Amino acid sequence: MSECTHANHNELVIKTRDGMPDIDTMFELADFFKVFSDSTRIRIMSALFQGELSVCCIAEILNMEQSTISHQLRVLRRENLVKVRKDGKQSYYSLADDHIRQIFEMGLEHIGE
Amino acid sequence: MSECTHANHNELVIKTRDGMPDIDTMFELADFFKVFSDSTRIRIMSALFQGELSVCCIAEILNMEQSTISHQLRVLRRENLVKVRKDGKQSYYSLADDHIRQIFEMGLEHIGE
DNA sequence: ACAACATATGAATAGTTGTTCATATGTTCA
DNA sequence: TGAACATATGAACAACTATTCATATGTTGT
Repeated sequence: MSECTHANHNELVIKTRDGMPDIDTMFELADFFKVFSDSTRIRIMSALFQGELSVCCIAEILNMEQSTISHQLRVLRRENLVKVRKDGKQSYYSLADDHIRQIFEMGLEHIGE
Repeated sequence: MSECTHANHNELVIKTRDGMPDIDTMFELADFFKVFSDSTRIRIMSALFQGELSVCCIAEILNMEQSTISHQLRVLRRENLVKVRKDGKQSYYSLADDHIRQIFEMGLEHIGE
C-alpha cells in the first residue's frame, strides 16, 4: 500500500471514507449488479418484461439449453428478481421487482439506445 | 434445445422474441452492468461521489494496491463512467455519468438499505 | 403403474476476471 | 541530469462463472 505525499491527503482520506456507504452494503450492491452482468440473464429478464413464461418457452425464445435457463433462473430467484408459479408440469416465471425496469432503462440510456 | 408441446407455444415464442430489444443491445447492456458487478469498482465509484480523487488517494481510502486501482479505473474509463484530469504527477478521477447515482440508488433500494 | 414430458441439479470443463508483482512511462524539483 | 514520486501496464496466477451433459425429481394422462 503506497503512501501519498501531497497536501491534505490524510484529511481527505478520512473524510471520504466517512462519507462512503457501509462496506457490507457496497459488497451487497456489487452482488446485486452481478445478476445484471450476464447476457443470458439480461435476455431472460427482457423476455419476462412481456409477461410470465415457462422455462421451456424461455429456452426456445433464447435458443439455449433448458438446463442453462434453469441454472440462470436459480440465480435470479436467489436475488429475488423473479418469482415462480407452478402449474402442473410447468413452472411459470415472472419478474418480481419494479426496479428492474428502471435499472434497464438507465442502462439503455447510458449505452445510448 | 428442447421442444415445448403446450398450447400457444410457437405463437408466444415468436411474439415474445419480437418484443425484445435487439440482441446486440442486450449484450451491451450486460457489459455495462458488468462494470457495477465488482466490489472494488463499487467502492471506487462510492468514493468518487464525494468529488474527484487521485489514484493514490483512492488506493489508500480502499486500502488496496495502487496497481489494482489503476487497473479498475481503466475498466471504468473504458465504459465511460469516469473521466481523468491530469495535473502534474497526479491523475484526478471523477464520475462522468449522472446515471451512476440513480443506478446506485435503485440498487440500494432493492437490497433494502 | 408406466410412459412422456417439464424442470431442477450435480459434476466437469472452458473461459473470464481480479489481484499481485515487476517494471515502464512520465512528472517534478533539486 | 538524477532522484523521488505518481500512474499505467503486461504477465502470471488464483478464483469465479457459465454452459453442457447426465440424471434426478415431479407431474400428467393412459
